[in-house]
Amino acid sequence: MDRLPPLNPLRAFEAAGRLRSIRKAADELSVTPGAVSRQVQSLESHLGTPLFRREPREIVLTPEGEQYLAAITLHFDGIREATRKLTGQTTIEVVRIRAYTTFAVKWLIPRLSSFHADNRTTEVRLTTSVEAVDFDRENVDGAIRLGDGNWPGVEVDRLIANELVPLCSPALRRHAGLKKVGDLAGQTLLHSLVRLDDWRYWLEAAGAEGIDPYAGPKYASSTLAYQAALEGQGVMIAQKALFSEDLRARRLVQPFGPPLNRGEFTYYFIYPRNRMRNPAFRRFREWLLAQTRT
DNA sequence: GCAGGGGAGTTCCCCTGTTT
DNA sequence: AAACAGGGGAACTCCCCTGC
Repeated sequence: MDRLPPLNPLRAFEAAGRLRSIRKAADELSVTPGAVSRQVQSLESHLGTPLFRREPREIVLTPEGEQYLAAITLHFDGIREATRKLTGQTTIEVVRIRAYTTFAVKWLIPRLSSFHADNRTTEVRLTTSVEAVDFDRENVDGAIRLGDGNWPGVEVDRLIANELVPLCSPALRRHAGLKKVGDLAGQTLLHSLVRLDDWRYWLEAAGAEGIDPYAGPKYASSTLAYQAALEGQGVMIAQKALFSEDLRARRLVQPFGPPLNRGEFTYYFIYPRNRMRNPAFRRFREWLLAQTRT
């Protein structure tokens, strides 16, 4: 086939695929969902290939749809860029970064203003997830991940060590008289559901006995456990590097040690090699690595 | 467990603007 | 004038969520 497919349906598909929603695509294109649905169907009919699976109340890209979307998105980006140049608008370069929620909230976002101050034409689009990133299928340039540094097929930069320590509010430490590991008995341990084993790792390393490492409230994210700790509702097990500002401001205190270092849980920045062709991405990476040294 | 509400996508009918 | 493309509105289906 050497002719272009119908471009309006292609545009509708690009929006629906990118937003994973007919309704959101309709909002973006200022048409009704019915119009987008028909446009996508007409493109599928033209191509002779289903691009979406219709699930109850949602659409899911087929593998062919994923590949097609990834390919045409590059060209839509090119059209947007060319239009910006033609109309004299300042070019905004976008760097798409994936991180864990707590890393984003406690470490990355507080520092991002310094990046934007020096890179006014670069926009960092930050998304959060605990799931592994698939650079071939997802529109992500780089991801901050915990691991042992062994990710086949991508470039890897070591960021910061992951040192686990117990943290609580100053008031709780005072009232509960927390001075040594054994004082944790009878205290509420706060957990993140995605890092449920952290208390066990730490209690074993600290030589604590008779304390159930899995007892206590469990939160969907360390960010929520952090809020509970601020409120004095218990003791959290935390990655110290993410909470240095809270420790400095004494919103949280570390009642006792020892810190636990686990080599396989170090923060790394991972990205496909081809992203280094993007100057904005290179600048972000350089800035990120510099931040870890300060 | 069940009924009702509501969200998301699809289908159908009709209208409007453009092309031939 | 007829054919066609594109889109709106309403009705429909499906099914998740919520309250009882």
